[in-house]
Amino acid sequence: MARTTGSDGSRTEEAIRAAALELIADHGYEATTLRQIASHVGVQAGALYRYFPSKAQLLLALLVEHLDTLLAGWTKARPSGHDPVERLRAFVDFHIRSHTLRRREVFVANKELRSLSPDDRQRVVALRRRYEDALTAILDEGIVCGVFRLPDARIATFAILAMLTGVGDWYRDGGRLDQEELIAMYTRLTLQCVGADPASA
Amino acid sequence: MARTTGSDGSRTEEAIRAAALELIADHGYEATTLRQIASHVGVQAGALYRYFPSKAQLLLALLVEHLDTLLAGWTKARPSGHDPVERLRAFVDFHIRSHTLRRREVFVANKELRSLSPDDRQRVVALRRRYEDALTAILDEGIVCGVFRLPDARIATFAILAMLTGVGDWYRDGGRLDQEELIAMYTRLTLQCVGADPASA
Amino acid sequence: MARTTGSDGSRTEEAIRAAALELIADHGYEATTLRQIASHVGVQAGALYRYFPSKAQLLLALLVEHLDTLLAGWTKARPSGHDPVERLRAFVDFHIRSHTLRRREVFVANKELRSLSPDDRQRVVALRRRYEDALTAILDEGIVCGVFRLPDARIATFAILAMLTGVGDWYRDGGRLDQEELIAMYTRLTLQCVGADPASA
Amino acid sequence: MARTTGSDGSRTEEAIRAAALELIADHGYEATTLRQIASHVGVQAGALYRYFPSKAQLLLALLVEHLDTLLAGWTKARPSGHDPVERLRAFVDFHIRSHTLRRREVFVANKELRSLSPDDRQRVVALRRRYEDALTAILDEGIVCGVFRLPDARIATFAILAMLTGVGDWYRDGGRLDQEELIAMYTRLTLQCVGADPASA
DNA sequence: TATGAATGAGAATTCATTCAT
DNA sequence: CATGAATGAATTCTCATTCAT
Repeated sequence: MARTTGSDGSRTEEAIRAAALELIADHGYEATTLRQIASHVGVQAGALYRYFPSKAQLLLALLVEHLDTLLAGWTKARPSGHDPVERLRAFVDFHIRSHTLRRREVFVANKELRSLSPDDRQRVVALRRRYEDALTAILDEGIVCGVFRLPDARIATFAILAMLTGVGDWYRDGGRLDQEELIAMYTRLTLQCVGADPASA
Repeated sequence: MARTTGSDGSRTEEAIRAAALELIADHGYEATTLRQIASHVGVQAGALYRYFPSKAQLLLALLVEHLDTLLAGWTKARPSGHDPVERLRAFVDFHIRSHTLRRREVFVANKELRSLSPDDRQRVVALRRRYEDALTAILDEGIVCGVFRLPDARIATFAILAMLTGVGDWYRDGGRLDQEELIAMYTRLTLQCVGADPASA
Repeated sequence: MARTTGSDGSRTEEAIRAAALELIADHGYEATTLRQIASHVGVQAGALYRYFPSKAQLLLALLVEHLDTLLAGWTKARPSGHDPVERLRAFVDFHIRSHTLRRREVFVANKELRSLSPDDRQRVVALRRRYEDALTAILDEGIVCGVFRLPDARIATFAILAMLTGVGDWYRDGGRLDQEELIAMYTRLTLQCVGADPASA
Repeated sequence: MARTTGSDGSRTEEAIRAAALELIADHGYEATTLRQIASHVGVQAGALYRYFPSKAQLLLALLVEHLDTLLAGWTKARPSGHDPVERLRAFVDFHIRSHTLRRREVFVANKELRSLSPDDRQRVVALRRRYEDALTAILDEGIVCGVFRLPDARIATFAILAMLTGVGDWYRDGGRLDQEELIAMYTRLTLQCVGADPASA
């Protein structure tokens, strides 16, 4: 059969990414087969090779796209002002919002790093590191200004990111809390955690 | 050859557990083969079946043993007093200590849940839930006593456990911080997070 | 290499059936490996799975095809008249002819029923039963007309089918008897067995 | 654990034969494992090697014992007189009786010949041949005396043995017919088949 | 652009068999 | 006489990947 009228490459590529993301998030990279992905898309497995040179490169593409989007998103969303509390609030808001909106991407990015080759892992870790650095910068500034009471900005970065990212493990849309309440709670926990003036928390 | 002189069953079983844990922690359950495990132990792959009926049951055994140990450990380590701050300090201390001591178990328990069958997953989740409950109880009491300022003990439980457990992702023995410093820092972060009186943190 | 030039799916499937039939007839289903079958066909073992979802389904396909062919063959070959002797002669002729022509299929169908799953066995037994019924009907009619002297048509069906089918255990083309002599002998034995008038036998 | 008091070698050997017979009859030789047999007996698989040097030799032992018993039985049961009809009646009686009494042995002997090595198969076939010869001798005599009307005693032997042995495929104790009725029917079918005087049938 | 046929390597698992104890 | 530990080879089946069409 010839291709379906109207089908076209970039649409197919997007469909492959979406199917791969969903399946890998649900079953893990190793447990997901190219045939499953292809079947979700409605093509044969061999067709995937038009778009990605290997299964590993497909995973890499997913992770890189996710982190690029995340970084670009924060670049756009971050406040222009210098107030550390304000910036931290904005970070929490942005992080929770993206991490609930794009749960699957986050999940995959967090669990499948080890399925990458060392080089690819390096590349993804470097991107993630830039995102972490954004938070570290805020905390550093807060410490310098005396509004945050923290012994070590880097470790606090890890602690806060772990806390915030953990939301993805249990939060579900339509559950007990809506997203705004969720953000309010985690904002408060985060501000308390960094030792910000209770009034601001 | 039938049997290496001096080999013995329970020693072999322990060796299998240890090898499996290490390999699964490093490469993931799906990416770890029984041949690799057997080769680490120094036996043929078929020999594993004398000890575990399937690869999945081996994983389950690892997770159950880990959580049993964790629960038993906390039962022994938890303070008899009622002071919530004291109890929370003890919990952080215990958690960080077990999670750095038994990094591999924790790692596997956190990443490989989805490789279990639904029934087995249920069983493991139920055990993990009991551990979470221990922390929730402490937070609840602190809220009631007015020493913790938290809007929701359950969510704070998730947040704090995520924060504490995250240590395993970056902490390595022999790094910049020794274990005592690590515990001190996370204790402080945790106490600030729950809004305990700064003096106690 | 992806594909041998000129190979084609339906030809491969037919080759798989043929190879499977020959090997299973010779060594039994359990003793026949997919590798052997594949090697007869000239492909790798994995290629069989493009055509049959499992070894068991391959066996089932063989048995069902055989019985379908047998039933269709008898439907076509059976005489339109009502004379029981004539019909019985035709049945013997048809049965011996198919059972020497398709010895392997018969052999497999008779010995490998227990290798099927209960459901599949049911299905095959039901088909076989329809073939048995054809003979029972003839015997019944002969009894009613008074041309056959038999105490029980069903048991005589089993007896005659066993007798006729047993041919496959020893008859070989090119042996002492040619097929026409063989048919003549078994026709006579059968007619005597049912107690038909000696003149007709 | 030491052996159970009172256990002893020959009892164990007999138990192994019985278990093997039952399991092989039910699932086939290839599909039956030594572990299953051992487990039925209540020993470990290795223990079987005290009694049989290999799985194949165990099967051989079963078949040889069965055929020896069958031959010895017929030697004892066969009538001393010369009347072919009388002798044929006795043969049918003996055959049906042994084949319903020892269904499993018969079943295994009929289906598992090909699992033997060529040499072992030869041996078993030679024994079976002696049994067939007993029937051929009766038929030959009947033909010579003019009481049987058969074109070929050897082929009639195969036909009758197939017919009689087929009983094992469907007859079950406690079914519609008791054994005496069964024997009466098959005696009549057999006598009719060989063309004996209707009065005797 | 995509299919369909096939590969080849490797997965989990099974099993007859061996042998020190 | 029997066990329990282990082997090693084989089995069914899966899967990423290739490539002629």
